[in-house]
Amino acid sequence: MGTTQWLTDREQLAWRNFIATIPQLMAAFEADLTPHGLTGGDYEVLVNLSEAEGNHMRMCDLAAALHLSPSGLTRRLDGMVRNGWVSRSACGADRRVMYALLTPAGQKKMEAAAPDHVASVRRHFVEPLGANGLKRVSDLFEPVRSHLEQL
Amino acid sequence: MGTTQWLTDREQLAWRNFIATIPQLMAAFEADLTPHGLTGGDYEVLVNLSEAEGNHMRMCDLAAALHLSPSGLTRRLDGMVRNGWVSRSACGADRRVMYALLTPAGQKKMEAAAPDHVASVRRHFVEPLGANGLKRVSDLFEPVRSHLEQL
DNA sequence: AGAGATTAGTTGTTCTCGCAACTATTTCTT
DNA sequence: AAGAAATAGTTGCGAGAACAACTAATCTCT
Repeated sequence: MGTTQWLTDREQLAWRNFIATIPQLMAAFEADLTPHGLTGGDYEVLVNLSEAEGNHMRMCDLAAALHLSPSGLTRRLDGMVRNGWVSRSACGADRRVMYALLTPAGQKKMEAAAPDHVASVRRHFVEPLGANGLKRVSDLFEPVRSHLEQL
Repeated sequence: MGTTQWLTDREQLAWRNFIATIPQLMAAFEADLTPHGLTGGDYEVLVNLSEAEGNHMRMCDLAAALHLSPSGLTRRLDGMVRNGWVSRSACGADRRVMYALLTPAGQKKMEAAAPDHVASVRRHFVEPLGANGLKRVSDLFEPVRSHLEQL
């Protein structure tokens, strides 16, 4: 048609409200982690490592999992190493790779923070959404998600 | 109960997928604006000003609309003023306030970028979601939103 | 086996943004 | 009307992250 096809006023409002809600949601999760001295980014690192085989991951795999650039991950890990939550260890098989390894202190840190984080997710997201709302949202987002994967 | 009440495995997966999708979505919108030399933040400023009475807003109102800190807005505007898209103008009635004013060049910039942005939203979000999916998502998010407002 | 391409990770630089501190102006209190 | 409190905006500083350039190691192709 050539002309731009926009949304109806009500749809546009809905869209804007939705997209404005996301950052607030993220900020709320961050806020509930700060009492533990953790950022949201730190927490994600801990969770990923704790779920990995041997509690360690290659830097590049971890960066991919976190949607973080290589340099971004290097710097984020710098801080966490300084705090003693993770350590770096070389790989015997491939001397290019560095493993990020969860330390016992990091494990403890995550276990201490996890219940609060879960409670935060429940309070700010799951409960307002309702029991089956979460499932419906995830179903609705599946096409959006798979479309983005094709980039 | 005392024990942490977590989500089922399927719900947890859904939740994680959802929260991982958002940053990708934002990145896609940003990417479709860069050919115009605009960041997503710049675009939001232009849209807000273009919809305001007299194409101008007080800094603090604009900051609130964008969920941006005062200093953050000051710096963002610095760049846009340098590009000639907005200008600052004093308020006669209250000499504390500065108005951010959309310039004709800024207006043109926004009008040039808008169709591409709209197309991007349609392509990455509206179409994958389906015609009524958008409405359902916004309905589902309304409780989340109103809960967050109470902070 | 050896040259070139690919992959992993770090460092220098730059950008964006928030917090705290500060100035300037207005509004509230009494 | 004067002092106190609140509000608007800017600036110094530091954290977080991306991009480009770089080193080092591995893989591929002939």
